[in-house]
Amino acid sequence: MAKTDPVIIVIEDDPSIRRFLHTSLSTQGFKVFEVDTGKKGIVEVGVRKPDLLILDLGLPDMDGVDIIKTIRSWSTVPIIILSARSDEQQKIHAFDAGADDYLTKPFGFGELLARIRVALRHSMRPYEQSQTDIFITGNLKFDAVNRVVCVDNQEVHLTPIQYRLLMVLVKNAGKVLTHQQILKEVWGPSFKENAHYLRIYMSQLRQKLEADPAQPKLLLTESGIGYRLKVW
Amino acid sequence: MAKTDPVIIVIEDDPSIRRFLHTSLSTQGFKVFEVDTGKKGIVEVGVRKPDLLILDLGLPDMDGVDIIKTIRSWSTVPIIILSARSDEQQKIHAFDAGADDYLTKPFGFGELLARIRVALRHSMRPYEQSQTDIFITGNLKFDAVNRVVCVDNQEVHLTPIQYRLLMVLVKNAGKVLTHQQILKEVWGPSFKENAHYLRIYMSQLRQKLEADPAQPKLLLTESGIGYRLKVW
DNA sequence: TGAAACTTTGAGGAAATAATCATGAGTTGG
DNA sequence: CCAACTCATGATTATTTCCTCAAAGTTTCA
Repeated sequence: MAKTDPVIIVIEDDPSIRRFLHTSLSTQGFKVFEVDTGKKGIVEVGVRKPDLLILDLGLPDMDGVDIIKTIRSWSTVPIIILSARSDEQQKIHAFDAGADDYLTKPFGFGELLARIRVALRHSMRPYEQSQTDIFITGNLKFDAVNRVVCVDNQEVHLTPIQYRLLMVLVKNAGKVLTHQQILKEVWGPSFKENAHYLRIYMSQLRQKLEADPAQPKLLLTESGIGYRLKVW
Repeated sequence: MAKTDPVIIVIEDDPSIRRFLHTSLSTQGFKVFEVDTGKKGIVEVGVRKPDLLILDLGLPDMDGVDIIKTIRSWSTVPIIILSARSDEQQKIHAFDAGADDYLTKPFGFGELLARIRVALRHSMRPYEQSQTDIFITGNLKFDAVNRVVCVDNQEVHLTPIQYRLLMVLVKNAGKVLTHQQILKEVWGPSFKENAHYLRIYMSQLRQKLEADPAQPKLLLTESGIGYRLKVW
């Protein structure tokens, strides 16, 4: 299976809910990581680079709204709030701090799943201008919904980092991206200097995607600047 | 103030709720249009090109989910659902048809506003990124967003210094720039004396951009002064 | 726990770009 | 006409940036 499961981090102090979410979401094809405090959660988001975050507002160690603000200061990952409290002021504060959705306990699991799908749909908007979640250029097909990449309609397996790297390029197809921009998106803000990683993974992507990796037609080098995904 | 109010269309058959939304949203700085049937609503969306759509699922003339699907077939406008029914299956169907949010009546107006802000935030993001900043003169196209330069619509590759040099000229298109001004901008303040470099790189640019590099039509020499990019 | 998959590190050589050197062509004024 | 000047450009060297391979470290999962 070349498909990479979307990564979800659950920040929730109640063990039973945490366990429930973990098992339920796992069976639905998500890769789930769970933590029980806000501090750990913030670190985990920085490390795992999740596709989505589920956050309980009522954590013991930190104020929920502060957690949102902290994460929002460096990440645009979709955040879905779970809360025992349904009071309107708290909802509004959470939304304005950067939350994308808000569910009050108890909630239906089906509804949560549907809202997760909506959030994931949103986070891949940039290249959705052409109405589909599938990006095609030349003989490359990038299917963001199923997380499948094809060359000549043949599935190609990509590792997580390879996939993220290609996604960043696809999101900005046609634009020249600097090394720093790419490193920040794929590895995180603290990796801005390691242009080396980028070269290696670009090389790997070329091996997998280009007909002739030595003569890239798709993943173009902009010497002294960065890289660019060519659009046709 | 040049900023135009976001346009919201409300599709709702209950006159009292419609009136309430109209007046409340108007005072919050939105331009509101209202209709009472699905068919009218679909037409209205096509005509008004709103920034957001508020849709009651329980309309008399059409199924709410079908309305969503119809609109989604040609538009990505954010859709917030209002519904008297809170049953989970309906929510899921609405989300998967393309709805972005779902509120059950009765709802708090503050929460609706917050969710509207979230939805607008989402739809804004792509727009902010793709500000086109393209300069065209004669057969030269300078695309600062994608960092691409074209002559006769054909891509021309420029090295970093060549690109910076052209950018300085484009920024001051039509004006005469002294050697020193250009050197300071491209190489930095300590290179003011090396007018030499400038000649070499101007020559390179002409080779790449001019039809006849010996008879420049674009990159003009102002003898004894500096250079000038001709605008048409 | 051991094997497989993946990521990070390191190093050599290739390629692209920049800086320097060198030459000739046009222009101006005496 | 010939200096003295500015300008254009080709050739050469130096430097930076880039690609790839291979090995070591890490994580993941059965």
